[in-house]
Amino acid sequence: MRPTTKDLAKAAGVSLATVDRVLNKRPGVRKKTVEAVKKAIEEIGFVRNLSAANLAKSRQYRFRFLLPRRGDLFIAELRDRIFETNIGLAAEGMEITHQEISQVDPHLIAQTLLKIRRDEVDGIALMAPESPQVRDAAIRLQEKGVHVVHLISGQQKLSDMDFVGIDNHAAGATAARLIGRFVCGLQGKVMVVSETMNARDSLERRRGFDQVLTRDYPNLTALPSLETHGDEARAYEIISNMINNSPDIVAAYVMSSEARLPLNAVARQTDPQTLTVIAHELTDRTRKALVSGEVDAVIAQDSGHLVRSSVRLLRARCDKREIMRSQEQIRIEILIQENLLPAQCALRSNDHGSVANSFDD
Amino acid sequence: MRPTTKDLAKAAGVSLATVDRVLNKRPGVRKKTVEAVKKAIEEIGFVRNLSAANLAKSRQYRFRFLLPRRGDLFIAELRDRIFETNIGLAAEGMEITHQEISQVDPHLIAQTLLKIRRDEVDGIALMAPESPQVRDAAIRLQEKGVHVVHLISGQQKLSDMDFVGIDNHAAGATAARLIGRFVCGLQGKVMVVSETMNARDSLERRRGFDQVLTRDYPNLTALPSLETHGDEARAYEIISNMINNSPDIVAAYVMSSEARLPLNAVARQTDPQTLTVIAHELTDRTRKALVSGEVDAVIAQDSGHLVRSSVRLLRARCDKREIMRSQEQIRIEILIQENLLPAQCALRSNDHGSVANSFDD
DNA sequence: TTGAAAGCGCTAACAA
DNA sequence: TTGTTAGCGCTTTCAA
Repeated sequence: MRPTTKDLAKAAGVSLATVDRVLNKRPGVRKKTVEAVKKAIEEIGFVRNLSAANLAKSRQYRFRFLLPRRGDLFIAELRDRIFETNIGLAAEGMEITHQEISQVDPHLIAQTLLKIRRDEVDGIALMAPESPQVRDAAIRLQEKGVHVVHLISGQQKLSDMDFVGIDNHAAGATAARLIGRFVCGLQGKVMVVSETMNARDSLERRRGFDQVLTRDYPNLTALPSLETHGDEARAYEIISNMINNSPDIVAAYVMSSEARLPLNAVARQTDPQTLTVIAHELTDRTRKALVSGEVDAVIAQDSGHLVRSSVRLLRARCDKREIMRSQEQIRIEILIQENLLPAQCALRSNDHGSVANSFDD
Repeated sequence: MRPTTKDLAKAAGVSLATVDRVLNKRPGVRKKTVEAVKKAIEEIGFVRNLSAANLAKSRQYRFRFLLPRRGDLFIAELRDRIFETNIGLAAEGMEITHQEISQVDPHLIAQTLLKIRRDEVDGIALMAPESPQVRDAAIRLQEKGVHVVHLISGQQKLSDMDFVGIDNHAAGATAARLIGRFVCGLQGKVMVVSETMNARDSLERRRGFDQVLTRDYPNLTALPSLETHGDEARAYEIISNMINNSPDIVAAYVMSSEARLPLNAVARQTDPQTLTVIAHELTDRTRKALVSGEVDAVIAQDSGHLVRSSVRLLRARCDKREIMRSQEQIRIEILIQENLLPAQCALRSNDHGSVANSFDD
């Protein structure tokens, strides 16, 4: 059997309580005693039993995801993953919930944040566009003892605020490289479409995109970013205008996580098969577009990873543990027809009715 | 507080023991009683506490990875991930070890397998080329009660043997698509290099590759597979022969997980910058090649995912649980310069000396 | 077919 | 600064 705290206590010649203090770096132990215990740990090869610790603490973690209300397919994906993760981690004493927040209004978002009480939740994963109000509210929340991580679109780079999501500059650069290579030296313009350029993520993607495109592909010129503002009619109008004004468009980069509107508009205006198109995030829509050839590649961040990484981060913060930042880096996935997994995204749960306990059959 | 088994017992009007029997689907409970307990579960919203269950069981899981002895960079990666995973899961009662096996000889591998005793380990993750002897030995092992999963190169498709790894047919197809698109309509030959074509994975990759290339890129002709057999001199010889005989080679597909030899040989023979090159697996060598432009894209399976997925599978088998196959699918990653994470692969631990306990600083 | 009771390894309140 | 002790929620004998 593996040595336990009891064995460790005996080996170190101290009591269980002291062993516990050393293991958990609690104060009130003489340096000499700490050393003795540490030595004993090495000697008997002690490894603590997490299950036992968790049980004894009987600590519950309550985390809440705050996601924009908009009916975005990618957000829907995230919601499903949150739900799944909650089921999966319930048995480990976690309760992961989800709350909708305003899509745009920083005041409303800040208000929502400020209403959150310490006794409701232990941590928040926030997906909201950058703004001073929101940032301040987040800081206030942290001061109350509620941990906060920023999801995907981060608030201003503050070293003490955790961010979970892909490196958007690199994502934009990836898009540019793919377009540059796929277009095969063709001369022409590249259309860039986003939901809004008010978000940090869009700006960073654009910068990364431009950097690679201008440096490596002089045959291509990126057009100014088009903003749909999530409005279908508007999307169609600006995109068709652009296409009519610039007949030499050879590629399109759909920057925002909601690709439906831009893709639909492009499809109505041109033959997307002849256009090189890169979009973001794997949703039912982009998957379909990938399979049909309407889109050439999708740049994606795995929604499940995003959720689980956020949870791990929050949990680490609650336990005052350091995390392996490198292990929590979200990968920039390049998806084409051939490396699309059959299952991926195909198992979107439509109703959330059946909370399965592991012993259900 | 969340309801416990005690609450559940009270609510169902039975004892703790009976509750436990129902929760764990143990026999010896009247149907009516089972129903009563299940009803109570729903009513009080009971969710079992895994930590408590694990503690009470005080079950240990001992899993062993069997990897070929060869000094392959990818195998080295895997070893590092095994080591890491072991540290990470030790606190949860897992012990994950690693043993070297013969690189090629099926007899030796089978012998090694047959020597494994049920009281040593609970599960094996096996990476070995396909062969009847090995397959039989694996089946024998299963009968003894040692669970087996096949890693990367699987044995013959047996529905009752678990496989962890990418879909190699799709991986080959992905390579073909990338080459086809990157080559931009150029007419010419594609060189295909592998360590050996005796392995199921190489064969499947080749099939997927040919399928896409012949269907979609009539401008390209794939040459017969070259086999290095892990021999540097041989690799150089056959590759330089091929290059000299076919001056119209425009691309190369390095199929095996060990890309060093082929890449070095190609680099000595031609200017790899002008050649479109696709390789497999992210190692120090391929990473370098990607950054320098020597390789255009790397098709990779995440070594950490492979290890963790194997462990989850083995653990599920031990607990007689079903797993979410779709969640355990290994992604076929496409890596180019731009979406290479800075950390990825950069933190290869060189020595495995310091087994860090989580409380170490 | 069911129940009572003794732990599993650790934590935390209290005592010294 | 250190030790004693009563659980945390579940599993597992053993007995009924």
